[in-house]
Amino acid sequence: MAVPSSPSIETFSPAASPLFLREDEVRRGVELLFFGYTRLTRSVDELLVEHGFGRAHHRALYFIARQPDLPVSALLKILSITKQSLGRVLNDLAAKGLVETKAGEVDRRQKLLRLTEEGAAFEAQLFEALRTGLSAAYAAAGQESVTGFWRVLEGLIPEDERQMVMNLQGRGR
Amino acid sequence: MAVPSSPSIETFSPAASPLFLREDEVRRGVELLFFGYTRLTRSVDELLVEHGFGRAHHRALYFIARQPDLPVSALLKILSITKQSLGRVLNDLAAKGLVETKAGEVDRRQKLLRLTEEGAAFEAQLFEALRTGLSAAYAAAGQESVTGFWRVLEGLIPEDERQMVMNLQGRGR
DNA sequence: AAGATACGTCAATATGGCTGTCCCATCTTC
DNA sequence: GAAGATGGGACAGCCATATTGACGTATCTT
Repeated sequence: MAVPSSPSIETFSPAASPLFLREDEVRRGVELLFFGYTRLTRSVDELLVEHGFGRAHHRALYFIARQPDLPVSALLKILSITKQSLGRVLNDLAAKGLVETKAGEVDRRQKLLRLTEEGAAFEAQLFEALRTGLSAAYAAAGQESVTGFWRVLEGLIPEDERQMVMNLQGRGR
Repeated sequence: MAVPSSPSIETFSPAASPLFLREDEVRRGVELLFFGYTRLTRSVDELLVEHGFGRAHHRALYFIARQPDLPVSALLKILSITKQSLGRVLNDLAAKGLVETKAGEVDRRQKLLRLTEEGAAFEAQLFEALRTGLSAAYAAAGQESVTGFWRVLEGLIPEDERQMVMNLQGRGR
């Protein structure tokens, strides 16, 4: 299917058309992303199932841990899901005592989300699984590779959303 | 929650404990993976919805395109889902004339999967969306970064599965 | 006072996983 | 050639997670 891989194609100077890279390089990235991402999250999934939760619960826990006192609307933007979907998840987490809310002080319509002590402990446990996997990959690849890893992934995020992601990481740019 | 970010922690020589990296670096990777992966697949998702398919259909199409005459069992291993789940997807694809099967020649119990012409055309269209996104990110990051990107992702895949992924890419090693 | 906003909730629907069970055709082994 | 293992398919039912649309309430803004 299109662009057969040829050992000599590189002599066509890849830099000439950087936006139309060899199919193989793109497929490689797609596949590594797919397998890498799913394998990283596998250990987390197992922990979640043991506690009767799913991935959606983890995502909520994760970002609430990351930004305590996050209003619901902000979490909705981060997750790009509907109010209804998030509602169910938050109700589950609140029912198990992992998340609590308080009214916003400046705007009392807002509910600010934060983890309870149990919630924080659970999130930390889940995070440990992520750390174990990613740390090993980072260490095996080396710091330079990690930088490249970040750079490419940043490039996958559309301009208008990149700022939001960077803000999470305390990198106002 | 563990390991507060301190500006001076780097003076503890990060190479000393490469398996226990700073929390921030791990969280950064997790977040970039999450947002990068979902944003890359967004454009594909839209195309799929227009045609009445979901992500599961794309995954099947993708790997069948990648390895024509793939037996069902091989696809099951790649996708790590159950026979029943895959069965539904393959029936959908066959019903719409995108996938066809033939009996294996060495083992006639096998059904070898391949795309029809329409299937190949559709897969190519979906792939273009991936290429557009990834190529731009590759180009913006530069070849060195791309290598690092690959290296880290490879490290996320457990030893015993890495070979399978490499085989997809015609890299018997 | 009117309207917009933040949040919640009810109801219905779709997707894509899962388990368990049973079946058939074919290959392998003895 | 019979017994068992394997590749594939199918039925039934369940669960998690997402969707849309409609509506309600409290609070903020104008």
